[in-house]
Amino acid sequence: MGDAPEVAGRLIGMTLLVDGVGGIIVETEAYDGEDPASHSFSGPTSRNAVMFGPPGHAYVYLSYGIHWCLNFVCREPGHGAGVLIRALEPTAGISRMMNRRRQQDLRLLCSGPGRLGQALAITRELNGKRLDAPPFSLRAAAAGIRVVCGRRIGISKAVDRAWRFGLAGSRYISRPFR
DNA sequence: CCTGTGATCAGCT
DNA sequence: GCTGATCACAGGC
Repeated sequence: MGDAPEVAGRLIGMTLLVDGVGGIIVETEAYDGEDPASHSFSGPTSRNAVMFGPPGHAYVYLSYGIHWCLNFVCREPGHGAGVLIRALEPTAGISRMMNRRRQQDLRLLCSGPGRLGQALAITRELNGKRLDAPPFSLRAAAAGIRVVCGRRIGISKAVDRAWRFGLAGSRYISRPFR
């Protein structure tokens, strides 16, 4: 595992499943402890504690009081770091995801961190769990994929950092790259 | 295409 | 009290 931006780029194209439901990761964002936009910026709290623990675990938080969002914890000694999983191209368990979201449009099923959380039934119970064991499963990306990057979405600090990563040409990202 | 707003809650000042 | 790593829906151009 490397730092958060490196991991965020390397996750693009990998397949993420939770209880057999999910798809290809097409959009991520990196956050680290020296980054004012990160939950970990001001040090450990009860919410962000797992960001300061070992890498390869899930950090789950509630966004805007409504949406459960999934992050991968990264190694960043002394700081907390993670990668927000922002969008998937649905490939597995599509009917379950459509039922959970009441959404028939494949492009909108997992296109955004809140939508993805709902489609994969992410909840607080997954916070702190290992990502290399059930219910999670991860598979390698296909060879030859192209990764693009740009500014992160929905933040007001450190807006110039190009720490949002996407699968080039994907129609399942939450917003286009410029 | 765009802008505005309600929902709903944990963390922080 | 206010803000926020969001979303869905309504309305106007």
